[in-house]
Amino acid sequence: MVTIISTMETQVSNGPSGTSLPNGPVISTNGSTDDSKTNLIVNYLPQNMTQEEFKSLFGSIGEIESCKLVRDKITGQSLGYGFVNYVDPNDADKAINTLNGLKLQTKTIKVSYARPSSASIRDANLYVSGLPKTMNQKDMEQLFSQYGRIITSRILVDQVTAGISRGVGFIRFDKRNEAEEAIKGLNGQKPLGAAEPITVKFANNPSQKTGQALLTQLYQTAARRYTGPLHHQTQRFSMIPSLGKGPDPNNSSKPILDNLLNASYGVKSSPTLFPRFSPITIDSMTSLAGVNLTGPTGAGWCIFVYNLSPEADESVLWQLFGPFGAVTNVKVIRDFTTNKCKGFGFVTMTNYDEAAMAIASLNGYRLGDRVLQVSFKTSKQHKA
DNA sequence: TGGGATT
Repeated sequence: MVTIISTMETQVSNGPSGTSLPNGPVISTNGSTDDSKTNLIVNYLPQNMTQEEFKSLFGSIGEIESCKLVRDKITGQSLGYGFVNYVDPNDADKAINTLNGLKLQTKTIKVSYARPSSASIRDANLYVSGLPKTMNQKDMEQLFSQYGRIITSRILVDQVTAGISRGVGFIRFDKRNEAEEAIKGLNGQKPLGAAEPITVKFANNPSQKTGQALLTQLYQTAARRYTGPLHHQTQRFSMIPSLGKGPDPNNSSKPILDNLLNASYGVKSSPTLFPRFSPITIDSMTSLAGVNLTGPTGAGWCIFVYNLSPEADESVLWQLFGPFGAVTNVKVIRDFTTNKCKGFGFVTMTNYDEAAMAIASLNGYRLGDRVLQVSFKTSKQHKA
């Protein structure tokens, strides 16, 4: 897995002090800058988690030497990951054992030792789409491993069908140049036995989202504010207590975890409470309430919507489907060059009953001079 | 009258 160079170095007992490690920090006389056993990287943090919440959560394990939630330089938006450097290596170990895999909102956080920082490991993360649904993580790693050392990989799966591949994934290489070579070698190529070529490109940061994606998030956040239990929303994160002896993911009496765990997508809604969205409403509401953005998810029931007009946008889908229940994501498929809607889109809803009701009500619905066709998404592959 | 996807 991850080779931590300075770990090997500390095993050399007679090394001179002040040695400069390859790709690593200079070890001082007392060895205090060798943080390979104390410094952790935390991935997949909820978008709206603050530095204070981050520190509070990890400070509950033990004394922190330093910690940093990484943010976009310009927008200040969290990039969804951070670093925690403990004073005691035992606490770092404990943090991995206790907090790795913790579910916060829609995310499952990952806690692991950080690699020594260096310029060459930056921007080495790839986003892969068009993967055959039969391809698993191991297959994908095998395909990419010819270009370099893989640090992490993942294939995204549908939550409802319990593990069916969504045909998209991520590959992080050790070095940026390895990732570049993989793009050159694999983008647009068909994996052995595959019918369609795959797309390989550098992955986005959360901060690199398009305006449209950000707008989608605003709608989502707004939808949740109207459809979720309001008492959670209004007091969220207002108090940051110490977690005391150690975090217990099941103990809901701990306010920070309580808030993070409960602000999930599976909220009930009342059609009569659902507003007519407009970007202006969303905007003012968001800034007044200090609402933070939360990312979309692949979880839920995917609905195919056909016969949208070329002018259709995401707000149309929110307005159509929002009244039926919890909508987690909407997508209008556009032509790459004209940016006009190609006549169809997708809506993801959390609850089956609400999705089924939306389909029953909206299939055949007349929108302007068009009659919509609405159904659960079917897989092309499984069609006769 | 049909398929995106960003941990």
